Amino acid sequence: MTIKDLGKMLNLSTSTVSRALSDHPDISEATKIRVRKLAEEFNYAPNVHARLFRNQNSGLIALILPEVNMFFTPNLIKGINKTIAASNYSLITFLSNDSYKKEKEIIKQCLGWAVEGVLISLSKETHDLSHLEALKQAEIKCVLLDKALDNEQYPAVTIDSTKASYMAITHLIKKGHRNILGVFGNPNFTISQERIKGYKKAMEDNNIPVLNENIICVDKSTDLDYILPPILNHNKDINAIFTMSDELLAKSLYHLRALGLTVPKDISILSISDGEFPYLTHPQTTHIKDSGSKMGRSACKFLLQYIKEPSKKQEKGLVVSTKLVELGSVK
Amino acid sequence: MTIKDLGKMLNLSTSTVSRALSDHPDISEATKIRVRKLAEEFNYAPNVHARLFRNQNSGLIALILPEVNMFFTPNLIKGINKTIAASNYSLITFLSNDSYKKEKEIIKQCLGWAVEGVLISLSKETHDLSHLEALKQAEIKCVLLDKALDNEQYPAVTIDSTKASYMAITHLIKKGHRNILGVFGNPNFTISQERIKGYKKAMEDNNIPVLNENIICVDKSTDLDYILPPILNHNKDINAIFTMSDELLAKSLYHLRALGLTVPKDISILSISDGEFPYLTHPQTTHIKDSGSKMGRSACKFLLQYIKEPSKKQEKGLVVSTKLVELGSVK
DNA sequence: GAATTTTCCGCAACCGTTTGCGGGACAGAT
DNA sequence: ATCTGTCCCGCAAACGGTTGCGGAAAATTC
Repeated sequence: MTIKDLGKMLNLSTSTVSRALSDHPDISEATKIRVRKLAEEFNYAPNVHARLFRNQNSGLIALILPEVNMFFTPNLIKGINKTIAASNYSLITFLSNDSYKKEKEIIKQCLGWAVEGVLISLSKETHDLSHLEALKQAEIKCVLLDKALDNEQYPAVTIDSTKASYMAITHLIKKGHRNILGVFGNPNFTISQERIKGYKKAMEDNNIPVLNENIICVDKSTDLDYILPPILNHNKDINAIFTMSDELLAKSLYHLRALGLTVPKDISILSISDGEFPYLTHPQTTHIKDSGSKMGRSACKFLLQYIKEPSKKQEKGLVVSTKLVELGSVK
Repeated sequence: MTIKDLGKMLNLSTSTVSRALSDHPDISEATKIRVRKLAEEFNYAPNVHARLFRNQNSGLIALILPEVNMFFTPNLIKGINKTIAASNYSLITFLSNDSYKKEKEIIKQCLGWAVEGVLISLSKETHDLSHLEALKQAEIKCVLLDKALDNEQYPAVTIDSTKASYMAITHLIKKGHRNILGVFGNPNFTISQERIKGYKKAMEDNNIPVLNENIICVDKSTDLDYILPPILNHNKDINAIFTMSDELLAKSLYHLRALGLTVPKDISILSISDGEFPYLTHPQTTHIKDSGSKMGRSACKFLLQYIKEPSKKQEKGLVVSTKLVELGSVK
């Protein structure tokens, strides 16, 4: 059932039918009623792709994720979906599998789909943003999620990592801890660097010397399996651990228990977290809440706004706030 | 960048370019190479809407989820995306937020998008499948995920829940446990009922009386906060716990620790699980692996196959196998 | 060298919808 | 009776990619 079919039955041209259905003032009320009635009767639904093809817009927002783990991603997806659902866009999702090559291909697909906006969390392999150039040329708005990769070109929605870890360490220091082990991700990522910076600054501001051996960086959380136990066995002075993510927290807690250390009696622990996992641990883990769902919502709202009116002031992106949630893992 | 643009640059007609890109035998190798090179250089991506419009299909698969939690869903999404990426479909994702009304609206949206297939995990509120009728009428293939809601109309991809819990309980019994507390979800869901059935059957097959007080059902995992502690305090005979999901496992472990019970010394625990969380616990939790990613892959492959050739034998769906993974939580 | 086949490419129509433009019919003003 | 304006509606082009068909040039056959 197409517009043409309707027109034939009513002895009307396709243009008239089209205009009648979209309530165009050029069409008489009588005609509109006739058309609507027949359309209803035959359950006419416009061909989406014909319309999108003609109008050159898709009503689609693309979400590109490097992976989907059990920590940050679920809430991020939730937040984004919530905002999308309240708009009249739909969400089309891609996984880059942490591959730069795949990411590039996905960008191409986005162009093909004529998406109107892109939310992208960069893959681990991605160190420059040249592959996003194609989006820019097509005037497709693109917002970076979480990982920003110092750049001036694309707005990013992030958390203030430096501040978050500064808050974390400061809290531990206030509670009397001075020998704090910092557990971070791949030191090549901006996100790790910033969190290390916050760690160091908090220590320095409190006149505590920063020991490099108390800062450990791992690429995969499983690396902790052979890194963490020896450190904890060897360095008995450590009385608090700071982990920069839920994943590292989970692994660290595992090893603490394996070593027979009780939280918070023997050792305190504090993490930057999405705010779900800490409630599943015993004792529940004090953390700096870095909400994925909040970031998802913010980023998505930001993008939609950015699409509607691309203003200069928005080109820098925004920073999602974090806060300390005191539970039971710090003595 | 369109086919026309490419043609102009190479002094070729659009038809030749089109055929060259799709490796048509009519086109000489030399021309194909020229075209492909230029297409690569200018980052040409075919306009999906134009192609789909012409071909009268959408290239879209819809994924409808009731929620996205940190356990099952991430891997499910991963598995589905993997299969989708290997096909030439794209994935459009919706969240029903466990609302029947929202689910119904989403179905309508799917019709609007002219999706070619739907993967749906039903919301908690959904007790009949009448809202899927519209899909059937439009000949859009629909596959149920995980929750099946006894029905003959739509194929479902599930795990054999009864068998999984039968395996679990049998393992515990073999290890010498007889007082096994079963922790289940909402008893109105088929999935819970089947798992309870497996529990009971295993007990009966081993001539152990089934005590109703040893079977607890909770709607939300937080309900365990007030249900589990009194039971464990009151009923000291319980020496093993079976939980039917990761979420229930996590909550149960929390309370075990809060009560000062050590796994597996004081009590054993075994769960049906996605296979990630058990490795984050200490000791690592013995579980029946019910892989979300495997189910995602299977379901998606099934759907794509079903779309390609809708045969009779496929109308019943399929059952994903599970297996016992022995770790350290059972004495 | 003529006839036939093969190779390679272009022409043009088509998919369904939207929209600028033009025009016929009709009413009211001059 | 002519002119101006309004109200409705149809014509036709355009969006980008695909494909049946036809045909020129080159290669092959007899």
